[in-house]
Amino acid sequence: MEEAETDARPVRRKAPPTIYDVAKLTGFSASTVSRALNKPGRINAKTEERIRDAAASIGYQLNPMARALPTGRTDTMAVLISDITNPVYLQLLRGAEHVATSSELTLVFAESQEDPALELSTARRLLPSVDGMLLFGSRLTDDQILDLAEIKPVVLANREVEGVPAIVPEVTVGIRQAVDHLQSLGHRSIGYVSGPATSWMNRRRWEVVFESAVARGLTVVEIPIGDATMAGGEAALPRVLASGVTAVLTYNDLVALGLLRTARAARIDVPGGLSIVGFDNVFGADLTTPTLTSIGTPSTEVGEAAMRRLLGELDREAEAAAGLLETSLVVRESTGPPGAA
Amino acid sequence: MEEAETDARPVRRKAPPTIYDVAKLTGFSASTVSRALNKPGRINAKTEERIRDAAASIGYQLNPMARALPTGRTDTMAVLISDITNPVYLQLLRGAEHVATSSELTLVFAESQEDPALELSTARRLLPSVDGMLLFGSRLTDDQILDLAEIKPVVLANREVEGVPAIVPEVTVGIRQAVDHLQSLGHRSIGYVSGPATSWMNRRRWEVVFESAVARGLTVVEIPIGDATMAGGEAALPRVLASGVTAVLTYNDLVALGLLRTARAARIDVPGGLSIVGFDNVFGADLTTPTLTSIGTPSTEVGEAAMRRLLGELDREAEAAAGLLETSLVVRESTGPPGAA
DNA sequence: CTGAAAGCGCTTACAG
DNA sequence: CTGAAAGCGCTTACAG
Repeated sequence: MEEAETDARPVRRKAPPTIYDVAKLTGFSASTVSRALNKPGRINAKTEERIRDAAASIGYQLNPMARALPTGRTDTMAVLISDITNPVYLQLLRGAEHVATSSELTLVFAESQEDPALELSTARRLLPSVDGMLLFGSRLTDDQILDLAEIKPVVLANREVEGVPAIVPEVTVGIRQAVDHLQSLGHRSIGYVSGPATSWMNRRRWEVVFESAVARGLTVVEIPIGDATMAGGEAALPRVLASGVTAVLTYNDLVALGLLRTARAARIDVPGGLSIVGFDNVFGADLTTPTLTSIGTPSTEVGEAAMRRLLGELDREAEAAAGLLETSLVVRESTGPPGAA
Repeated sequence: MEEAETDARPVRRKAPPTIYDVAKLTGFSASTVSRALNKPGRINAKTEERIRDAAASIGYQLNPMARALPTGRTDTMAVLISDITNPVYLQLLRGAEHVATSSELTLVFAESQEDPALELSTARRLLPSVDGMLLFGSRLTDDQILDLAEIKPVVLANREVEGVPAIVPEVTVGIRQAVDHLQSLGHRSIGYVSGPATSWMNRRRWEVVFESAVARGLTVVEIPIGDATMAGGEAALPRVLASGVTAVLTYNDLVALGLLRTARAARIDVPGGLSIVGFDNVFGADLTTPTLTSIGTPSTEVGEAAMRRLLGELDREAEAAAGLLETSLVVRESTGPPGAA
């Protein structure tokens, strides 16, 4: 590791200029400076221009925290995600970040590492300094979320709580397509390798898998695993094999990728010996051999929609969300007829 | 997309309690409440306890912005990354986030989408409300960075500027290993598929590749591409082939992965017809066929070290950084003897 | 159109 | 150990 030298001379950081500095410089009052800078057109145009120029000349920069105190408006949003390791949350973050940036909003970000207690304390700590909060894949209880939503506007993604705005991609279509796909390939018995018990989205996906399978007369079992990671997927193989199913859907692509990898290492043919359907269609799904069939989720769009919704709650540019957020099956090579090995 | 109903009753958000509320409740002054809550042990133990209890009972929560005004201390750090799409920056972010969270620090996050102008304006906007700033893969000029560093402490990652603290993984060892590896396989002519011209890290990597190759008597060429993405890597194939090299190192794994994919699609044997060495060893590198040989970079550790360094600059728990941050070659299947197809 | 004044929620010398 | 007071950098009725 190289480290550039730190400054020899201790950096003299002069206090940044305030509106009083530009007031002094221009001869106007602080009130007028404030208006010139923030209420364009409400004061004499000449005055405004002179003040703006002066402000620019001394590098005046508004102090957002000082403004927030009297107004209560921070122009800052918080986003909390439960697991930064999961590419899906990264996509959500990315979507949220894009609309925040384009709205000149500051974005405060934290991860709770799947720990509900940490999530709650972080949310409480952050709430006073933001206008609103996005909870992505929250592991909190419904009541805890409702409590937070009493303090400041909260919008959920990939989670539903009665009474709190939420953006959740519709999972039904994609899952039905996947189940139809498997059935048409000849599978009669399928499994769902499930994710964290605390994950609302996991429950939701399992419910729909269950209903879809039952509605089509297929046998279906849930195969719970530890972590929704590649390692979790790898660890699931014995149970998947023992279950006797010929195809599985998984909670997410990480699990599917892990499963795919160990299956191949164990010389089990995919899809001949086992068909695998992932979920979310993340980066890497089309890199494997065989490539991974996956139910695609518009995660970036969900993140964007969530941030827009939050802005709407705050009566800012309520720019309507981008229509339906649907999942849909992306068929690749990891699914095929059973016993085709 | 489903959206949970918004509250029927318009949520009455009561103003959050202040220290004056707990002062009133306990009969002590606001000054004493402030001390009880923030300077443990400096006032009567009984008093302190009573005040803490009262504060907890009404759900008092410190307003960080109100505190920041008189103290100038925000307990908030900003991290700016140039491209959220690049997994490496995500790793850096993740490392920084982890130490921030464990230090009870708030983390403000923004992406500049490879746009220097946006990076500069975002940095300026954020600086007043944070204690310090991390610039990851900054695309600013040295002078711009120096200007920012005059305002608040700045720490760089994957970029060096004289006079500004920086955390940069040592790239030499990994690159030398890679060049040795290629030479020992029999390659005599290698290429470097380079990344963004604005990227300091790209220049640095090229320099070391160049020196290493020359020192070993190998022929070496730089092959510049547009974007450092998979698509960029795909687009680079014709130029790589035209250059006549038998092996390439790439600026990063995304480029390598793109190149690998099109090469195979074009029925070029990897490594027989072309050996490929990626950089950073990101998620997905061991998922491909063939798996990708890559120079591993400890990105999460770099992010952590950068945040620790920033804390050090601010005289907070200067917990020494975790020793040397080295790169090292991870040999997989995408490299082999030339002409072995 | 412009200014003086009060107040946002804290902290911290300064007294007592 | 505790309190009264001033001040952090803004905004915004209220006057003029």
